Amino acid sequence: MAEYPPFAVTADLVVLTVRADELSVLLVRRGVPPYEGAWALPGGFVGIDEDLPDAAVRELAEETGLPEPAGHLEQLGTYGHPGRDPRGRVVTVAWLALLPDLPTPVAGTDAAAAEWVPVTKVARGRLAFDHDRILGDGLERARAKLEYTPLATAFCPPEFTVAQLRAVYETVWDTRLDPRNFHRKVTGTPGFVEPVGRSTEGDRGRPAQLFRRGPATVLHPAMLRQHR
Amino acid sequence: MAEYPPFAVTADLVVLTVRADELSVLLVRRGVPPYEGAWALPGGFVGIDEDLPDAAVRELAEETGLPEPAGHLEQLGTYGHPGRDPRGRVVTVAWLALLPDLPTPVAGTDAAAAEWVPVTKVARGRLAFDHDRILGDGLERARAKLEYTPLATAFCPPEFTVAQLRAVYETVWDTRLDPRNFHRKVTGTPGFVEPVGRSTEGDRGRPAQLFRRGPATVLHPAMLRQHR
DNA sequence: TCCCCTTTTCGTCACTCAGACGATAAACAC
DNA sequence: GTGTTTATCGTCTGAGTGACGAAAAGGGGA
Repeated sequence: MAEYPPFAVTADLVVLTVRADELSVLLVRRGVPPYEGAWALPGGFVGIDEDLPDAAVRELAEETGLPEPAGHLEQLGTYGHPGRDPRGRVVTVAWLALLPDLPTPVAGTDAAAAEWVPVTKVARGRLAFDHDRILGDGLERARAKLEYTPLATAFCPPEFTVAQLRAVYETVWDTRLDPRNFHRKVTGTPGFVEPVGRSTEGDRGRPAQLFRRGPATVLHPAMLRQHR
Repeated sequence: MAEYPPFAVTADLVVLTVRADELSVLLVRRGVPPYEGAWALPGGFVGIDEDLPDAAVRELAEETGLPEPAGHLEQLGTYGHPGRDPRGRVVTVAWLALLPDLPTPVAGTDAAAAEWVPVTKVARGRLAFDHDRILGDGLERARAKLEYTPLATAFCPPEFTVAQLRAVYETVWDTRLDPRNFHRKVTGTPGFVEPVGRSTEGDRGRPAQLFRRGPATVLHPAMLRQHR
């Protein structure tokens, strides 16, 4: 293999969650050059004998301090512009993770200081490397996938109400949705959600039925939003 | 960078076209080990100073012998299982290209012997490396994208008729579509196609209006197919 | 206990859109 | 002309959605 150009390969993560009615991304503050002191996506180098998804899962566990709880993880894309890392030729495989709001603070084992940052507060052009663009692509992917997959449930705990699910859509899309039409849509789309059989108690208003995510992988019909 | 594990990075291409009413993929026969004599996706190593999209465009031009004509090119995904290449740790960034049927044979400059192979004739498990899986992912992506993007026009020449566009959908999806409903749908979706103002002549039947692709990047409403 | 407020859940109506299919238009072959 | 082929337009019906009314089911305070 010595005859082929040597690259370094990293795995970077766009980890999204919904907390306090805001879509937030997990960021770390870099403690070493380059971009020392700047915010960056969590990530790290892939081991020479390590599979790519394994590296993503490992980084996710290290940064969140949780042994791969619920949630969703998928490959987002690969970024390898020659000048993106001043240390040399580094190609990064970016991953998109969607998690329910974590009860534990995430400044866990390995990372210097991981923090949830509302995506509206991430200043454009402020992230290290090309992480600004990667984050943008991740947000776009997440917003699009809510339309035609049941992935919004990845932001919810194992059991949730229709209103919680609606709050996810409203937060990620930054829109308002009619509660009555949304309820009809969600409960009427086969395989989207399944009733648990119990209800909430102690909240304001009428108790709501609890659901868990259904077996569907794509939504038919889709949850369309206004594209203009 | 010597402290980081060295990877080789390649760019592999899933190049699709529609010819003779069949969805076909561009394959090369490997002339050197490993997998000598087996069919494989075209591709090659990324230069140490070469950007990833540039490598894909270069490989595409080399294999098709055409200087990036019309068509569409997008990143498909990255595959890097540790055992996928017996020569060492090779990570490949796969790209999906959709081209109109090329008038010239493609056994052009660089490739040993590039050939269009109907995807129905590609035996499962017969391709080198993990190219079987990459091809499968590419086909799935292409079929899905015809639903909600105007990408079917990438399979057509610059000017085309509604019937030609319908043939693309029917070939890629392997279904029959009603010509009257398809015509209404295509001409009624804003930005999908634009009339050129001229018509075909010399074919059988009534001459058909010529169209070119419109400015839309997503289709509203989408061209839905039956998913069951 | 009785109102008031909140939230969930069910219904209704009008409109859009897709599938099924009839009918007409415009070429060519004979 | 007649027949054949293909393109294009129209009509009807059922499904799905947005807008919105109304009832159900809890809690809190007078």
